[in-house]
Amino acid sequence: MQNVVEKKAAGSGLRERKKRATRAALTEAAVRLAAEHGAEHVTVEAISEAAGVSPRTFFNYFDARDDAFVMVDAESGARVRRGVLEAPAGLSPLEALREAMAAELAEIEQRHEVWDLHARVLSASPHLLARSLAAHLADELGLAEALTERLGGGPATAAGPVPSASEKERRRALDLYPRLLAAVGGTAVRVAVEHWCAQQDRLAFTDVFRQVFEHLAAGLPAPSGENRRR
Amino acid sequence: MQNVVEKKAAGSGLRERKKRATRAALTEAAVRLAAEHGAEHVTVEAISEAAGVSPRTFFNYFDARDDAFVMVDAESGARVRRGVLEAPAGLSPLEALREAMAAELAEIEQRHEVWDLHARVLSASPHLLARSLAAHLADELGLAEALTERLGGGPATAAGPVPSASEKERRRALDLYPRLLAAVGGTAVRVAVEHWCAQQDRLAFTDVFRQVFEHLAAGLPAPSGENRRR
DNA sequence: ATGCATTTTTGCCTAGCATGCAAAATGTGG
DNA sequence: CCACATTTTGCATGCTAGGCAAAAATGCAT
Repeated sequence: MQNVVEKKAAGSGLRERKKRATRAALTEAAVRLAAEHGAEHVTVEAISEAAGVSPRTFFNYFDARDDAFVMVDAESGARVRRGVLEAPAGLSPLEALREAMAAELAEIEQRHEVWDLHARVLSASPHLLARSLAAHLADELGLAEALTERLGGGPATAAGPVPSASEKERRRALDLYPRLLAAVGGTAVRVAVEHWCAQQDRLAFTDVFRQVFEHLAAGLPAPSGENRRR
Repeated sequence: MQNVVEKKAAGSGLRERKKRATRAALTEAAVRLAAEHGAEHVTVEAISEAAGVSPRTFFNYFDARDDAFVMVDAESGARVRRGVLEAPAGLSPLEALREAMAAELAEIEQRHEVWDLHARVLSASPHLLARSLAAHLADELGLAEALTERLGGGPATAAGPVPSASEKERRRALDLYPRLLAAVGGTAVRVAVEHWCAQQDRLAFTDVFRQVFEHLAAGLPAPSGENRRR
């Protein structure tokens, strides 16, 4: 226990704050150590020690060691989902998705350093990148449901009652289109981020992001001249 | 290093054959046991015993226990890549990709049982599904390169010599478009397979596949009436 | 403040994963 | 049959993961 100093701040219970602090300390220690020595050579013991807790405690916060490197923001998915539902009714599904994701990623360029560190750690070991993908995969289904709701509620009835029977059917077997849209959207963001990171700060993320979604909206035609940038 | 002749002509040697047999026995035992008891409860020891080798030998064939469940076809990526390059010159990049992938997946409905078993094992534990995704992710880059080559060679010169300088640049930083196309294509296939598996044999895979790529080519517009199927 | 209930941390223990190393077993070629 | 190369195997080691119960920390009511 290193941080016994700061205790008096208001807000919620001390327990909650301590828990969040411990979790943050663990992730930060994990990422920092991984950036220095390579993720593969960072043991749970080292992370725990750097965070000032016992190795056993680590597993009270993460199901697996790798999660400490990957788990960045658990509520990101929920925010994007809300963004899709709250997007202006005039937008097409793809546009709504674009806007929701753009809003979520707006802070990327601000918290640029953290993301860069994370990106370097992840890309250094494909193993972790896969795990990161898996995390996003979990959100994908929820996103597809949100898109389904946006389509079902439709532009006609803003807050109309949804048929109760078809609701359950929707959960059981989502439509192909929203599933595809959610999956492709997530993939597009991934490619945009990777491409942006690869070109070390030589172009703004916003531009890459916009370009990717233009490609999608155009039906992925062969780029001729104008759209042709690396 | 006494190379009398080419000794790696085929599986002629007894050694090679035995190795392939052992690997096949391991994967089969792994999948079979996983389908029965759940992948999480299948130990390396159990797999090895079922395959008739020592536990230590298992790790001579796989880097990790989970690989035994996932490693299905290592040359699939290479085939798709070739398919993209050999596709008729008249096709658009997206169409070329669609054809290459369709050719690769043609055998899916034939080897239907094997795929179903694998699919059930994978979907039962998201952990493995992620690993499977990672495997496909590795192919994605190669696929992007193939698409780049198809674009670069272009419809003008069928087999023209590639500039040596730009070749290396291409490897270093691929264009955004082929990267996006490769990633989105892979994702589309994944969604198609998942959707097909979810609707237990109620529709032909070919139809789902075609529909998904129609969505992509149309720029993912909101489906109205005609395209609206689950 | 004190005592009690709840939650969190911690140490201990077990099972399993993964790898290096060297000896034994097995296939290969002369 | 004899060297040679490759593969398998046992052994030893370190790390991951989680169950369990004791101990510490915290919240709450009195």
